[in-house]
Amino acid sequence: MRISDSIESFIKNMLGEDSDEVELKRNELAEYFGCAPSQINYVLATRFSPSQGYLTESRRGGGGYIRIVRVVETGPQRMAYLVRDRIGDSLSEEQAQRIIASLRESGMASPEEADLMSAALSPKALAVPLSPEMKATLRARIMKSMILTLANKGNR
Amino acid sequence: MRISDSIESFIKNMLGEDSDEVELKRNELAEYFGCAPSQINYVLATRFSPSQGYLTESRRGGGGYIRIVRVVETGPQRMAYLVRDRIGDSLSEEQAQRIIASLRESGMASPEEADLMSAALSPKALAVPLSPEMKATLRARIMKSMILTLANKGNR
DNA sequence: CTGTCAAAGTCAAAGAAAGTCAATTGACCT
DNA sequence: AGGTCAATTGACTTTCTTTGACTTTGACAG
Repeated sequence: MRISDSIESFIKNMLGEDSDEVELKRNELAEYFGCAPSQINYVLATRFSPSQGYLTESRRGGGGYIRIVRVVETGPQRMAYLVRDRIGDSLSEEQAQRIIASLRESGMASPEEADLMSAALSPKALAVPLSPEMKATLRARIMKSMILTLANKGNR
Repeated sequence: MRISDSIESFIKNMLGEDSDEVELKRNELAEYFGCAPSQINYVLATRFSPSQGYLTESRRGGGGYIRIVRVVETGPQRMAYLVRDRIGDSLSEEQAQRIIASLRESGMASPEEADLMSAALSPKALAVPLSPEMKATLRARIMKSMILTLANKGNR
């Protein structure tokens, strides 16, 4: 068992039931697990990043601490934002890929779903005689349609 | 007896009855069989591919592992190829929906994935000024691109 | 205000797996 | 014997983890 994993579940356990917040001492935790203190930072960076739905706040010096907050993560709102503000009615290839990547990172799309979206918008898929502008329009439409579907995931 | 065969049956044995999942250490297994670690990859590639009904997932680095999952039923990849032949370079709305339904039923696409595909090919998404023939072409392209992605699921 | 000490942060190097690929080897079939 | 395709190997790559030296920040005593 990887130490990082143990630390991860330890923390998630603390978060588990009642509270969406934990406060801990980096050095104590490190000693408890018999690892280097900086390993705690590693765990925070790789398992409690914002894109995974956590925020962390800390303080150095005497009486320092690390606080981890689980953010309730409201996917639909973010999707609405994407559709309304970020996409508009025209979308470049690069923009599309960036949006897909961020959906994946935030967990709103699984890797498989992200790949599918990527496939649907690939230059290969859209190799039809249309002006670049029309292609951008088409991309935007397909993307919106897919994102709206993602947003409805689960309530069918 | 070929070593690859021994490894294959060893793994299939582990999968045997109860569980549809094994986790193993590449190096350990290689040492146990006295072969090069990369031979394990060979066995996975040739005997545990998605088209044979297995998915594999792995992690490198300290505490790394390889997990093999037997996917119930479905001669999946084969179907992907069939479908690919069936598509050609033109696809109607109805054909598209039928194909998506069959992908879902055979388990090659999850419900979520099927919905995404549906969304990408919906009339709404494709509401651009194109002749019906060109739209059918576009549908075929998008569909193929997505199916190829599905087919590669897991072996990347 | 200043120095000191107790935290936490950063970063890069070392370590531990797994992945890739191309070159060899081997088995079987004309 | 030669050809072909599967199997085997090993050098090299990539990814993830762990550690430790050094830095920065904050609290508090004097």
